[in-house]
Amino acid sequence: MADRGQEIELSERAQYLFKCLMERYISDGQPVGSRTLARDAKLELSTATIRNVMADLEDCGLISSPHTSAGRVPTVRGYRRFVDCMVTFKDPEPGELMRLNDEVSSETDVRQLMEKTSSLLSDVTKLAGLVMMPKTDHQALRQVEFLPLNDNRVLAILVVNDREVQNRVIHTERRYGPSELTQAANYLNRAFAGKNINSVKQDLLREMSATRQEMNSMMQAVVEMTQKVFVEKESANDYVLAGQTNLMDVNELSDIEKLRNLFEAFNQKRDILHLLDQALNATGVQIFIGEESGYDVLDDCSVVTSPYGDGETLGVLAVIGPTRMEYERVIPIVDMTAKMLSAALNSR
Amino acid sequence: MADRGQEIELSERAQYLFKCLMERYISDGQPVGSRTLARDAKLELSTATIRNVMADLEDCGLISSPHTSAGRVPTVRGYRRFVDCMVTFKDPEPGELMRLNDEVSSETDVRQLMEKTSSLLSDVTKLAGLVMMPKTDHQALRQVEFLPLNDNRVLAILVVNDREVQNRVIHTERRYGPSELTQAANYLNRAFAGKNINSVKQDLLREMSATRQEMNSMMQAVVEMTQKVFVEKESANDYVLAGQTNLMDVNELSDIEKLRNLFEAFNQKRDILHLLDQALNATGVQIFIGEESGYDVLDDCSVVTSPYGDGETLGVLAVIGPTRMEYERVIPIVDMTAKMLSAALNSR
DNA sequence: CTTGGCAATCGACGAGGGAGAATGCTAAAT
DNA sequence: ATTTAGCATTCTCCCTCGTCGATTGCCAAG
Repeated sequence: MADRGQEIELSERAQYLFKCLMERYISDGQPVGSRTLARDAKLELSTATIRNVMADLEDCGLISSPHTSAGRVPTVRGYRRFVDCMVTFKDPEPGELMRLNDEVSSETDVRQLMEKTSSLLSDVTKLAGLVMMPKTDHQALRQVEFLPLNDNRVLAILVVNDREVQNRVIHTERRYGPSELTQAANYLNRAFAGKNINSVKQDLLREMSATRQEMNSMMQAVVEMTQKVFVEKESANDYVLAGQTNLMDVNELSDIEKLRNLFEAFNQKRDILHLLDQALNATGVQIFIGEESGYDVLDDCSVVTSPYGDGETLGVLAVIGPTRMEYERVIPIVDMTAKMLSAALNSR
Repeated sequence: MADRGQEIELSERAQYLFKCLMERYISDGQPVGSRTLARDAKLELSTATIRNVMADLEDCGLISSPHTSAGRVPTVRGYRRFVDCMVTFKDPEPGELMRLNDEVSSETDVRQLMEKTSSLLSDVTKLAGLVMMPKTDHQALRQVEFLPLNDNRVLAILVVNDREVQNRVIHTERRYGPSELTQAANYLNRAFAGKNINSVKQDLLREMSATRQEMNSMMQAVVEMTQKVFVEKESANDYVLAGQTNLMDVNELSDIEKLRNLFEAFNQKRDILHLLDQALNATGVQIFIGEESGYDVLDDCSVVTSPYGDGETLGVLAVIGPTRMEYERVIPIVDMTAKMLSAALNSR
């Protein structure tokens, strides 16, 4: 019964009216009644006819009415149908994206690049922007350096992918002298420079178990440190968020409790990351509407995602806003931003 | 007329009743009437007497009534008087601060230390926690390294203060070879290791102007890079915020517009940083109540700040919450957290 | 100084009553 | 067979009104 919608064929006219209703509702936020729709559609039809069509649409599960005399509102299924096959995309203002392009492409630091992208994404859409940090599956180790600190601590510096620097203080089991550390670094640089950071780790592990007994202190240091340094990088699952405050203007989210939960989800990051992961393997823009995401906090939200990366996927960026968002404008923006970010990452 | 409050002497009893009223209001959030206050104070006084006293307190500008029949509410001046000389501090639960201490003191990375402190601060107070990044006025340069990248770009790595690493990609005017860069690094390390980063900069500038003509390419590289690297560090004014969402439960801030402005101020950082700067030179806990801060967004908020740092002040941490907060609990917590953070920074 | 008494004031709450908007249905028109 | 007009119905929104309870200021008595 609830699935009856699948069986009914909708006439051209019904579909057109549905599209009008969607557009009207998205721009107004008010339930659309037959009178309004009749005026909008410019079809010279009476409100009564419109009412009949609207009843059909309701039977299909595309729209529903909040109460007896309140016009119609899209259902999740309605939104889905709309974005899947009825949206006429609006090309973004050339100006706003050029500005975006300029700012983004000139940035060299990865983190800052992500932050700028996220913030511009939210500026242009007036929604919350989200950019996942790029996956760094195959980091090529370029150089390692160890500096002794006081007590049993060593500062390890890794240069990865020719331009990113990671550093970390390592607590060692015993004190190492400067020459030991230099040796260790030299060994690592000779043996592994240019190799994937994960394969370095595996090689080291293999070597360690093979020659466990004969390992000298230098090797111990190397293993110990690389272990610790590399472990951390595994969980570099993170994202940069911008423009949360834009969501506070959305009256669908005027319920402070909902807002609070949403913001907490942003802080927790866990659920949002899971969702973004799902979009990682998509080919282009993907959209999660309302409950489709599967997370309660996002019930009144839609998430428009796109993977980025040139050739291979490096991460996902997204926009989060109310279910009632201007898909026709947002989708192309997300799409283009992903392309621009890919290009910027590639040409750095 | 408005300042009449300064002239009137308050009786012991009036002060006691004022304190009762403050405590009641802080725990309830409701205007306190004469009946309630009479019951709370346990003084065997009639409500009429209480009313007379309350009228005096109102004359002093310590309390006011929102409307004719609504009990009394503290004014900003009332809060000020209360926190300045009437609060009886509550020692924090030993348990919650020990946990805090453990977690904080084990952290080595500065940024993560700040984040943990901020987040624990907000957890314990149930308000928003704020920790300014420590000033790094006199960074001692420990080691410099340059790595050539493609095009005219060089990756500069600086180790400062024996444990912090900064890195930056530098666009140079011409291409430098690896050996040139090594020479430049060696020179810098020999000449300046251990020195204050600012004096290094000045020395370099002096040297540059003195021997402008004879500078070889290596020196040019050194000057160019250090210039660029050091410039950025000047503006390292930043803070770590946690627990914003706690503020969404505060019903004084249930107005979504106020909340939005507050959150935007957090993002902008400018105003908040200015405010924190003011607390930088205070000797201990300092409190800004309501409009005292001078920033409109904070009109309904109080900010409890304390500088931290062992010996010399390194930064400020703070808690932001509604004017009606549990000062007796929050103030000691801020105080102790600052001390713990100082200790943690010192013993790293 | 304190207290009891009293009229006055004000917000919160709920009932009641249009106004307005939309709906579904039915019967007539095309 | 489709479209339309008409109509009773339903429901929200908003305004008003009256009551209730809490509190105040003041005055006169203790």
